[in-house]
Amino acid sequence: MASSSPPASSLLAIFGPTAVGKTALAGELRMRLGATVISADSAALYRDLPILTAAPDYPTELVGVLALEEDASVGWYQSAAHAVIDGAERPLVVGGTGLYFRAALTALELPPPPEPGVRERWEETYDSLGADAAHALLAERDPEAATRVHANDRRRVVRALELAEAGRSLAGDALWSERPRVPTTVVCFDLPLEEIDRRVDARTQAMVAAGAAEEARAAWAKPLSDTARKVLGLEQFATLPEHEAAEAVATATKRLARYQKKWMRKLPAAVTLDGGRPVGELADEVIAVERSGEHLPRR
RNA sequence: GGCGAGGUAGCUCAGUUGGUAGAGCACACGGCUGAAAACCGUGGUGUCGCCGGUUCAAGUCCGGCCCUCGCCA
Repeated sequence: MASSSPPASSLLAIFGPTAVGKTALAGELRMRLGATVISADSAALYRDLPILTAAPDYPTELVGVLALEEDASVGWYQSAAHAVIDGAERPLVVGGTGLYFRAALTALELPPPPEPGVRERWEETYDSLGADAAHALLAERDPEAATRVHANDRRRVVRALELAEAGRSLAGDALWSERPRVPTTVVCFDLPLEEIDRRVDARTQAMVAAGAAEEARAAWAKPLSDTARKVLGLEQFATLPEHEAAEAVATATKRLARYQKKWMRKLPAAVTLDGGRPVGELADEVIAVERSGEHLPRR
């Protein structure tokens, strides 16, 4: 198979669970490569939560860009991320949110968002009919979608009903594309679960010391969008005694790390690096892997 | 030492008049098409503190012991 030399990679992307050191590695690569760091993190989108979202201390795109009363969504994130990537000399996507990471790298074709008020109306319908009747209604309007959504999954039944009403389908023309938009080097970054758990405990304590509770209470008092309200730690630190909140947040963060590891297994990573190594070495290796281009699809 | 409450899943606990245990969280696995740090599905992971007794059958009743917490000394 005579393939010509691999194309120069034009996008570098790093994924890994929370607390493995992605932010530090990205910072190092940013310095060395003059890269534009683009966050793929659904929570870091919000400003006014730097402690809870562990925002980096260097310039990063798509961090702190939404006010707390604004809703976040993958669709919105995707177009914003693509715009930044396409405008950057040396884009570096770094993330922890699996779906957002994929959205940044590939061209997902997502059905449109609901018109104002439509979602609320279908939510009321779902609640008054009950799960099974709502699902039956969906089966009438969009049988294909109904087979793919469990009756108890209120969120998706409602979404499917919204789309059916708009003449679209949850099951229909939208496509996941596995192909990256541009040649991309994906690097995963990982640590054993026990080590992550230890780091999460330490990081949670550091968050407390840094004033997580004050940050959370201040934010909690403001109008919050549904997505902002779900930022891990916000409700806990705003409503529970500090030690209880810290415990709940540590537990939830460990669960998040497991979820992220699950995503990581599905990604087409060129290498998986051990987060326990010195940042300088890791950066060397990332650069070498990208340069080799061997992992990139030949054409 | 006396009195009281309690020892059941990794944690917090439920368990009717005796019929070889179950809920939330955690955990494992899976799903996901503009809420993904979200949402949904499946799975019990157990010397019911220990020893003995009654009984066809004991987490449950009886006796003894051990441990924890509280109150009183």
